[in-house]
Amino acid sequence: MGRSPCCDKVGLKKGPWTPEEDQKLLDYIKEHGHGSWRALPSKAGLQRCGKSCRLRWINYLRPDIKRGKFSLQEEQTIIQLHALLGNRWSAIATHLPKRTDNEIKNYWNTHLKKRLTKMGIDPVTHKPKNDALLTADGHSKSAANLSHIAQWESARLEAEARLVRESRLRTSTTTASTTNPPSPHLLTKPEPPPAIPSRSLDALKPWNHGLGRGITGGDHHLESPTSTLTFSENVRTVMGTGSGGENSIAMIEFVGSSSSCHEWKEEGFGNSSSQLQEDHHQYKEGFENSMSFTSHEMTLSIEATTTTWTSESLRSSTRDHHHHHHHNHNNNNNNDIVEEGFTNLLLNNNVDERNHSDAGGGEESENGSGSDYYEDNKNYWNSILNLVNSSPSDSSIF
DNA sequence: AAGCCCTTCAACCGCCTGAGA
DNA sequence: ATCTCAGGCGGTTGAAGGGCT
Repeated sequence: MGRSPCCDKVGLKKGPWTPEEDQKLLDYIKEHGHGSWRALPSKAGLQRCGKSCRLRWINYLRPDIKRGKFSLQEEQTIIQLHALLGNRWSAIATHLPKRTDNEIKNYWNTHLKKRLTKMGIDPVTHKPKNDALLTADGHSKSAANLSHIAQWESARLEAEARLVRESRLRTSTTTASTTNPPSPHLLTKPEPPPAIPSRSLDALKPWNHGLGRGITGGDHHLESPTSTLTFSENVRTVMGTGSGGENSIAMIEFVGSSSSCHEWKEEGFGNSSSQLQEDHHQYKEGFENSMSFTSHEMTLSIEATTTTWTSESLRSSTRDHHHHHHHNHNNNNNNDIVEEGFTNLLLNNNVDERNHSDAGGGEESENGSGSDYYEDNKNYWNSILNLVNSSPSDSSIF
């Protein structure tokens, strides 16, 4: 219990690392791996506590770290994942290859949080600050349901992050047990964990259960009594991270929950440890059990809007970051808002200009009339879910 | 040039969790 | 069952640097 006493030792150096110390640490890890962090400093000839060494290695010296300015896409990823996960920086970092949790946390606190605040968006809830305008009508209920989805996905992301950590642990254990000294590459770039074949929006699976199955390809037009969802080409998640920084192509995969569970276990973890299989299997079961009573809410949520969700409209919610549209928000044409998407609002560099030029109408998106707020949120969460669906394939981790 | 303020980010602190004795 | 310890995480701090007056 309690703190590790290693840092309490007198005579241990604190503060900024010198190049000499860095070199010592690098040389040692290159040669021996880090093994026990606690024992490392004395072995490496460093007057530092193990924690300090670990931090220095993880946040600075590791060769697979990307440093420097965050790209627009990375910013978007952080904002979206933060909306889902909150301040779970390590979980967020698993979806941002080569970025450390510390770096992401710093970037959030120094850049993104301020930007959102400046725009009148609460950086904690990711909602416009005067959210009190929403009443207990269908819209707020819909928003609440979207929050449900976010929570589900949040739980899933956390579980995946845990799997990543476990996998790293296993890899490092395996590496440490080898007779040959591990290369820094092996130490810091673990084998990818078992692929998770179904990167689908789990929250929608029970709904699919209700709608029936048999979606195999082509243009899919799924209809419920009051809503319509259109999907293009492949139902299976496909993420278009265009080379030019173009963002996500929205896809939602509909897979029957029982079979997807089966696939997950049989295909995704066929070569992994039984514990991992069990872990994920249990998680999936728990997840889908929890879904069983919420699918009705899901349907209600969807019934609350008559908007057609097309792959194109979803896609447009996350693209054209640099293309700023000057919409007239008074014309009741929600499509404009839908197409722009909440995330784009967050990321748009010309926010101030918008607020000024759209005086009155521009306030809608910020203050949120119920309808527009819901539309914005829908795209916001869709954008997040698209990201979630796609990120692992883009990530070195997955 | 000097002083002040603000921003950034590396590093530390303290707590939590899980493994092992 | 309890305790100890290592590793990990998130919050916070403070030195350094840049901008402004």
